[in-house]
Amino acid sequence: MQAMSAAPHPTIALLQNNSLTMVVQQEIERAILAGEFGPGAKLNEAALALRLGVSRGPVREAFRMLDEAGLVRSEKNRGVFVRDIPIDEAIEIYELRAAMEESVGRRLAVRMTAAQRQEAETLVQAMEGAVRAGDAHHYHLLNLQFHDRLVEMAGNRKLTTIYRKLVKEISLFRRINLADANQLPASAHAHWDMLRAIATGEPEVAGRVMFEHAIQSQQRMVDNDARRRR
Amino acid sequence: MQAMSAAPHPTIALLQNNSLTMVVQQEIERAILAGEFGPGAKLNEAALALRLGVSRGPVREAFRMLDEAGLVRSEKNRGVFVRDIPIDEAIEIYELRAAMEESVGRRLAVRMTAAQRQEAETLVQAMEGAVRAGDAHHYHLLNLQFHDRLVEMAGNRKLTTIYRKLVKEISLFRRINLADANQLPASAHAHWDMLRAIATGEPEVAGRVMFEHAIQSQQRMVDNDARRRR
DNA sequence: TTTTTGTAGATTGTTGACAATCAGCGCGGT
DNA sequence: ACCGCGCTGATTGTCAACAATCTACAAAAA
Repeated sequence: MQAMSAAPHPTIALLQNNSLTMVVQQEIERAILAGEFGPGAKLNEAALALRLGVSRGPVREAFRMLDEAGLVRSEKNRGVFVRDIPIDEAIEIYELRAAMEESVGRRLAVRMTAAQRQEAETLVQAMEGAVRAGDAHHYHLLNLQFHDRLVEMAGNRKLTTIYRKLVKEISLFRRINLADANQLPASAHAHWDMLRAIATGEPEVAGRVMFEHAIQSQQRMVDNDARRRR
Repeated sequence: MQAMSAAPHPTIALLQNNSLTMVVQQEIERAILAGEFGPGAKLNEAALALRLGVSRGPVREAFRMLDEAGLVRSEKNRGVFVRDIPIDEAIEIYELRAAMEESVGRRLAVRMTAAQRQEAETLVQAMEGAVRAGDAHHYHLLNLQFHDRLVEMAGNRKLTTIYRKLVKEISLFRRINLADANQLPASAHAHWDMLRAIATGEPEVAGRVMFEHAIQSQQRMVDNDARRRR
């Protein structure tokens, strides 16, 4: 008899992997990223447990995970709160992300396949469509997906994992991070530049372009924040 | 009356910050990094709780933190195990670390102060002393400290945090990671090169040197692993 | 009025008990 | 001898209760 490592039935795999703690963790994370709990909001153990139909134990364990992930901050005897990323930290995250994207660009210049390039181009075209439609929200989602896919294509799982964690944290820096519509066309154009640079096969060129792109979006973030404060 | 945010008495701050979960988390982490629990070892909830004189609750919460941090892996209904980093992942971590160190080098070229440089030089001198004494273990510790300080001096706290997490994870890749004594001199010399490159004030030069250094230690790690397998 | 002190309610920290699941072992059938 | 079966002990998942701490409000003192 052969060893069948794959779970035969989806329900089985579901019960094998999903402890209550995991489900609770994912649900709270989803709620936070969806903005149901704004930055600084207090998360009440008992209330969440009641809402999810579980006891406080799994909720507390989920809190520890979210704390380590940087999505909430925990004060002893006072409770846990959705983290409010200060502008300084947001800048630092963008800078770190820029270094990571440069590394991604270098690797993609050497290893990106034709099929992958096609997939990326499709995404950029969709982004252009969103620009024409003036749909900033959809554009934002496609932009996230585009970068996420590029990072994934670079083939470094550790980098991918950490990149995604950083993206989640960034999304906690003010909910109003959507660029205004007039900036969109330039941004879309920049993505073509990135793909072109990758296609040259020159690691340094591709890395440089992706780095610059990341730094520019950092700058945009800082500008938006400065404008918002006035 | 002024607000005195600083804790007046050390014991008070101790009780304010240290929940049992935190203490347990730190203790388990220490034990893992000290090699008391080797990679792949199973961590028994009840046994740990007994050993630390607490109930299973805090131990479980600590497990969730260590899981998120990547130090242990948790299988439902089977328990948690000290992670065994496969060679592929170790390579990925080194590559990511190289990108981060390049970023560190670039920043240090611009912002490192004279006092900081002096401090770094003192560490390298101590490393040379360890080399002369043939003390590979002490050299290893100084090497970790040297890189950690450089990263810290770069002034990006997010980068520092993640860098340290990566270092912890790497230490789970086979305990026998200490370079053999004959490789030490070359490595010590490389550190002088790094400081010199930083002192030029040229971000690209400093970044390149630190990147190359990281890649070389990645290569050393791969070679050591290949030799060990034979 | 302002400040301080004390008290009540709410919330978190911790624990022990119970339920569910898993791993290993012996037993009987073939 | 070998394979499948069910049982038993051990371990993890979950829960509810108790203890410790904090927050808010009100009464008393200055």
